[in-house]
Amino acid sequence: MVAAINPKQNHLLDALLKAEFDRLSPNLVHVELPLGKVMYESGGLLEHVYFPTTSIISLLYVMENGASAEIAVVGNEGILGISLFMGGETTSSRAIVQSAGHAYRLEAQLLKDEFNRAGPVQRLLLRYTQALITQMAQTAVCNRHHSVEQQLCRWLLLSLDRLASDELIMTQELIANMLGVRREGVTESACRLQKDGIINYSRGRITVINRKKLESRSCECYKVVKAEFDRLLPALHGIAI
Amino acid sequence: MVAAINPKQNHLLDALLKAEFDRLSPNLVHVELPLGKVMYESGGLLEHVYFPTTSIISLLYVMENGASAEIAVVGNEGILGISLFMGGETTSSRAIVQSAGHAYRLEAQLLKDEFNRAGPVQRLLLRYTQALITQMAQTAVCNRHHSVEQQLCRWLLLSLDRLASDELIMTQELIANMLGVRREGVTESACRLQKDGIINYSRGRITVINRKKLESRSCECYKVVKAEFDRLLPALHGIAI
DNA sequence: AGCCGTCTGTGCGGCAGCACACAAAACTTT
DNA sequence: AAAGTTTTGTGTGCTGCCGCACAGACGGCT
Repeated sequence: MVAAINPKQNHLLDALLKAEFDRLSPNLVHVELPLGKVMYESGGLLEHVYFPTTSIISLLYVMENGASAEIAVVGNEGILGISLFMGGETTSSRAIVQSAGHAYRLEAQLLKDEFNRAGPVQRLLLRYTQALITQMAQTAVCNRHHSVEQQLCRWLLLSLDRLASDELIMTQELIANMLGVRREGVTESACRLQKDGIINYSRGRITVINRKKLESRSCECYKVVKAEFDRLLPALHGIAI
Repeated sequence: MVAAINPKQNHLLDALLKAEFDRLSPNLVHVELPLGKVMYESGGLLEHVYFPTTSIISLLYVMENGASAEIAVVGNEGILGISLFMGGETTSSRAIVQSAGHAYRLEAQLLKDEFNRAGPVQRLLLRYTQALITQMAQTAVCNRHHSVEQQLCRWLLLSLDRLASDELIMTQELIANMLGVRREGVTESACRLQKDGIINYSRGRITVINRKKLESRSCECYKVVKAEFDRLLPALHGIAI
């Protein structure tokens, strides 16, 4: 059993070879992320990257009029701050903590150096980025074609997968913000799901009761994204790529 | 004046340093891409990558029920087949020729080798990928929040930028497929734009008359994407990164 | 010229999601 | 216990887009 707080709870860190992990781990700083904290602001410079362990971070695009939409989520399977090594230096999305929890922070330059070794770490990060791209693309399609209820289901599933839990602390208002829809739309959908015995919720706490049914009410987008993550990043404990 | 057919019409190839370009250019095969040709099928293996010069290729996600939506376009500013070097081997999108024209083909392995040198070519390709990610993310937001007319304007602008032209050969039916909306919706929007003297069209040929106005009818998504491409990939003739 | 297939225009009914308004419930603070 | 705050539930009317159906317009072909 791993300790309650352990960098290896993050799948990317866990996948590193011993040599790489040992090189990085002295520089990993444990941090606690409160709900709603803004990790990156759109256009800002990246000073650190983060490896979430028990937290989830949402990537949002915010528009001129303030409306926004989530384009991806990052949890214990990934890393926050990919634009650092992709060459952008800045990020064009806002990143906010969607579920409070722990993460490990690393200085930007250290990750860049590691990336530029062009070894297993680079390959791993690029594979992760590829999976993230799939998530964004599928989000685009989902936004176009699927109902609020389907999207709510997808969103719950993706979030819970990244928490390894069946409970989420999140008001319907905030979910609506993430999905870029009205709060009332979320309320109605959630209400139906509760009536059908799929979820339970009350004042900012959502529990999934019947995951199978939740998956069947979701659009295909959930399983497409999940399959791509599983394909690109299967459980690789110290195996790297 | 460059010759009518020249690899350097592709901005990425044009940005390469002489050494890199000379290494690749003997292997660049000129190809002509007819409208509608399927370059990659979702899930297929990538045997070649393509550098468009006068063609445009759409990246589409296709759903189980056949509905689809474009998530990005690739033209003379980019390369088709990024998942090759990102580590996926396969692509999860369908790529089809949206505007007939020329391109240069390169064998997958050769590009991978070049990428793995971890030099300027790698940095250039990653920067391009970062720009493409922005395009996808912005498409997701656009799909959520903007009207068909705004999206049509955005789409026209992005396409024309990649052709360096003011004319597009494309029926409204096909545009509707790209945007993932009804053909009638495109017709109505196009009709309004024509009435307002912004575009002219007839039977699969669209000409932009007043680009300024077109930009003002578009949502902000166009200029966000354009700005990010300009930032990440300014005109770099033989400068690389 | 006349025919035919493709492309564009338009009308109609329906519905999902929007904006706004307000009520009810649950938890917090005093 | 009472008052206040946050969260959730519900109603009303409106708009944009959908699906479907069909008519007109244009261009290529014999």
